[in-house]
Amino acid sequence: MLPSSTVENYLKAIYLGVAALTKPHRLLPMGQLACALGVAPGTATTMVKTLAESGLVEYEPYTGVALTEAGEKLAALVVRRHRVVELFLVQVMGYRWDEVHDEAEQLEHAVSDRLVDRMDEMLGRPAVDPHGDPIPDQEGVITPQPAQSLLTCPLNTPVTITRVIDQDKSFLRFIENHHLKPGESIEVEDRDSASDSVRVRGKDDHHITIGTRAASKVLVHTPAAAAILLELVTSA
Amino acid sequence: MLPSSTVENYLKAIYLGVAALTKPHRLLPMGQLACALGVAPGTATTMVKTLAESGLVEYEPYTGVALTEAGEKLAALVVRRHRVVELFLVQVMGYRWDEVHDEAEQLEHAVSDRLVDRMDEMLGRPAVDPHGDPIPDQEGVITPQPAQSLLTCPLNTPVTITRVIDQDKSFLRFIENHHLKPGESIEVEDRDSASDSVRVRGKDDHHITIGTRAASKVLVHTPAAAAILLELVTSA
DNA sequence: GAAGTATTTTTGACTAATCAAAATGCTGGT
DNA sequence: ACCAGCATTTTGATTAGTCAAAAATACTTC
Repeated sequence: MLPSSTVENYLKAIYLGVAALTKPHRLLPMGQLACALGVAPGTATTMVKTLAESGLVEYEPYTGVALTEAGEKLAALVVRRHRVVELFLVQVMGYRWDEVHDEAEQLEHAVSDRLVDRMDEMLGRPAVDPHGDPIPDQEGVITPQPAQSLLTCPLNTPVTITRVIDQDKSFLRFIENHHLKPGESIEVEDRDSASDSVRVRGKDDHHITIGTRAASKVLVHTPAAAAILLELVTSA
Repeated sequence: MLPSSTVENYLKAIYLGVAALTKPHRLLPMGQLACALGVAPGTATTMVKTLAESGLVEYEPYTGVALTEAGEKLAALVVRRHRVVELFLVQVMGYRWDEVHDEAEQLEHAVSDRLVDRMDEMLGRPAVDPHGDPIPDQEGVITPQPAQSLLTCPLNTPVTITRVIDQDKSFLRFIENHHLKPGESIEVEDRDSASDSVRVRGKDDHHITIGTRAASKVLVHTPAAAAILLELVTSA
């Protein structure tokens, strides 16, 4: 029995929700899941219980939910479809990076594995989507990307932006307008906990100050990390 | 309220079913509709009644169903999505023409108008899909294609195949293997009602005899018709 | 540790879409 | 004109997914 798009959405939400969990507690609370899916809490509970029956999740009442191995693979493949489609829309169909999310949200449930693989091939088996989010391979495996956020990277050291973790259109526009898209090279000059902000020097000595909430969504590679990564690639 | 993919499927089936009706009675019987959708007859009746409530179809109990103007436009746009996607899969994604139907069947409910238009543009605003089926424009309008089948075209006169009306994989393979795809030039040499067959001379003087059932699904342009069509195009 | 708040689960009900099978209506042939 | 046979509609039931609101549980705070 192949999963309905509703089931796919639940699995994806759990997959992404657990990954985004601050505590490594690794059990996603029902409230958070319901919220992510835009559904009433009771609905999430009911659905999660049936998902548990089919062995896709492990459910601990009053505590939360996590994916089983089977559920995780399924979820990763949904995420893979989503991200390959996003990149395809940008690279081949000429979409802007802030426009692809909704379209991909629909397509991820409609494209066949075959079509996704064709897109993937056409794009040269990319590792990340337009936001820098990693694309799981055909087995659902992600090669881990060591990354720090603007809150943790070293000060006054050139770093390369690799990922922007947010799908909100206006945030993505903001990022783009200030040349903070993945690939750009910048330096963090200062962090000020009092003003809850981070000062960044970007392209052409353009300075910009952003809040820590926003800063935490911008991930970077340090030159050192980049070197290690390169090492890995060349030795493989 | 935007139509569910079930509603879209009903509208499409009525649209295509009415068009394929032999009698110009133009009212599609419930049985035929149910069969086209692979659904029990009672299910079709129920659904059609609710479609009638929302003004998308006209329903005559015990007689059949037809689309209203609103329903027809919606249906045409679904068909447009389907056919643009089919052509896109063949031209851009490298699919074979006998492989596209099922994929398009899914995608037609997931692609946005925006994406379809982007594909359409990329393909150069084509008039027909890989099977020669006409593609409705953004308004749902089809420019009528004058065409005859292998059963009605003149004998021993070169004609060009323009359309193959069947989605069955094995039939399409057969057509392809015998060089009877849209674009090929052939002549009908003989029709024999006793053996219920048609003899065709194709490429490289390759002869082939096919049944009338199959022959009726292969549409052609006569040179005269092609000339008239050219006239229309150049004068426009 | 008791009280109040927040989260989670239960309950009862609803909608869309479907089926099988019984009931109904239509039509053609003698 | 009648009846047999076929197509169509009704009926009653089912499944997936959802909500609102009531009940239960867990967490916090004093």
